[in-house]
Amino acid sequence: MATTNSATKKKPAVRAADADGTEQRLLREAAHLFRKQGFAGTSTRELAAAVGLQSASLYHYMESKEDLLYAICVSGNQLMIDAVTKAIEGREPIEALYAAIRAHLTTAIENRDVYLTTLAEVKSLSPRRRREVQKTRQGYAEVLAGVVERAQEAGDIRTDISADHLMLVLRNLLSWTLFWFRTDGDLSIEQFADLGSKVFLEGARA
Amino acid sequence: MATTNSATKKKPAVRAADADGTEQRLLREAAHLFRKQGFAGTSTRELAAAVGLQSASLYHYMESKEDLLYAICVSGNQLMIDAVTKAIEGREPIEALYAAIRAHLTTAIENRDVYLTTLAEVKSLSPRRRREVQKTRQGYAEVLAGVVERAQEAGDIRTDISADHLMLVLRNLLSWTLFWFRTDGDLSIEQFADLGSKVFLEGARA
DNA sequence: GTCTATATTGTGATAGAC
DNA sequence: GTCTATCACAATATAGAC
Repeated sequence: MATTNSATKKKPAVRAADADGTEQRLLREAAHLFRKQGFAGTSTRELAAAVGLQSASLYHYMESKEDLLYAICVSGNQLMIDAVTKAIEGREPIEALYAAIRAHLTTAIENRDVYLTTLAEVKSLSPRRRREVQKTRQGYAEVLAGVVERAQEAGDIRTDISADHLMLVLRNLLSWTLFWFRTDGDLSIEQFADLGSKVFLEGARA
Repeated sequence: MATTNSATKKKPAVRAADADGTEQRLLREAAHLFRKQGFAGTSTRELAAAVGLQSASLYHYMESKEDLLYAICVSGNQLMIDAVTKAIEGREPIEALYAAIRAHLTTAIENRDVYLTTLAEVKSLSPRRRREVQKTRQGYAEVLAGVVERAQEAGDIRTDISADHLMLVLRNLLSWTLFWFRTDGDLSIEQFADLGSKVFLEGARA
């Protein structure tokens, strides 16, 4: 973040070195618990304990438990839009495809609690909010679709399969990774991104 | 489960044409609600209503709500083991790979409630039962791994990437499909299986 | 095999003191 | 901004009649 740490800042002594504020901690712990136990499987008392508060104190930061899930789901999709958009800018089509795959996977794993909750717990939102989140999710799909389409137009990837259909396969490749990847395993997420790109582009055939 | 199918009390004249018994209906509705709302998000009252009983009556068929989830998760994995094992038997390696992909996807979609619950709600089981389910899941992984390894040995698919790594990509391709596939869309699951096989084997490169 | 009634604990959320 | 105390109700599960 490009926040100015200028000593002349008017806000009362907000130093860049300050650790997460309580609101940030709350969101982080909520994402963590929602991922591990599901939204419905996480009580406000549990959440409060994780943050180090009484459950009543949570309501200083949120209006309801569902608010928290909504905030997480929106930020999860926005996170991916920002990361992939930034990763592809200024790149030639085929390089942009590689960069998008890598950026998606590294960002998703680095923000695993948030993004897995985003993917797996939308169902727990009210219909209205679920639709809102699906709109931000669609926004991300369009970013990825653009990458695939430009690679097709540049003649880098096959056009006998529609961009939509290639996208279905690509998103399968990307999304499920969150569910099994172990950061303590012998395969780094960058290595898996390379592996995935390779198989997606070259195929598994001998 | 509170199944007591011991031979001591075998009911006479059980016809194959009989519609689902109450126990089967209970399992089916549980899988449906667990998929839509999650395990923790589904109450025993809701479940009872879906089956057409009072919540207390459920306890004639189960010992606890978790029992139901456990039964679903075990049967989900067994379902896939059976389907894919049968689909590949007697087939040459590369044909077995195609058949496995197709059998996985069609079986998963036909039993979507059960299999999606199996994949997404294991986390809601007690540690002991979670481990048991992961064992049956590992059994299925071995079936698929055998298919990939035999295709490598036959020279049908590349060996510069290990079977384990090819499996990671293949399982991504297969698993995420459950989360977005629409049976009322313009793409049948068999068509998607063909699409997936094609991209997995040939690659997306022009 | 299904019911009514209920025990017991847990839940999201609020009131109001400090 | 955090607390204690509490409300109103929903949760899983049991008891025992029919």
